[in-house]
Amino acid sequence: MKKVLGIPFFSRPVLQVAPDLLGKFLVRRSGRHEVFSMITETEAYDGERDLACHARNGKTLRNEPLYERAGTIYVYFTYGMHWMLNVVTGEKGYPAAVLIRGLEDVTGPARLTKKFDIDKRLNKKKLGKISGLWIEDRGVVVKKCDIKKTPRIGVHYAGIWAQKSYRFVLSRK
DNA sequence: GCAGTGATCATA
DNA sequence: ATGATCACTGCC
Repeated sequence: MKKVLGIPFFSRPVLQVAPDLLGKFLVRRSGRHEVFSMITETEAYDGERDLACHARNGKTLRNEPLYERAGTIYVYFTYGMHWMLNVVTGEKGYPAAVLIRGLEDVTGPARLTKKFDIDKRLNKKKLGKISGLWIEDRGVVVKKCDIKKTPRIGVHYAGIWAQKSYRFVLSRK
């Protein structure tokens, strides 16, 4: 059973969507090539008050996709060489998103965008067959006890927000 | 452990 | 206009 996740899935609060994405499949189709892999690591970024979120200083040219509707793709470039993939969640106008940090066979957020050919072309597009990037439920059951919660990676600057357990990892079994 | 790499944004 | 910063990676 394969079900493409739609707007209702992503319209929920980011702290629900982020753990729920574990065990789902990221699918990329460009041309006649298709790659997919199970999501194993995510992080939540939750609004302007979240000092680790790109929206911490309000809307800017870069973070504008965060304010779009749920299911919008937010891809940004960092460290002069890496692309990061995020999926916007929650109410339109509320800047929150899930960072896809790892897949079953690709650990590392910049490695997975490289392998899946994800870059600025996908920024601001919507998840789905039209953009060529979407997420499927393939029936993998993830038990709550298989999800490990930890602080987010690389957000030391975020004060108290750096401590929060907004990172979700699927423990291998 | 740390260099590489360049867009972005706050500050001025 | 400028400089610090950066949701990272790969090689030392």
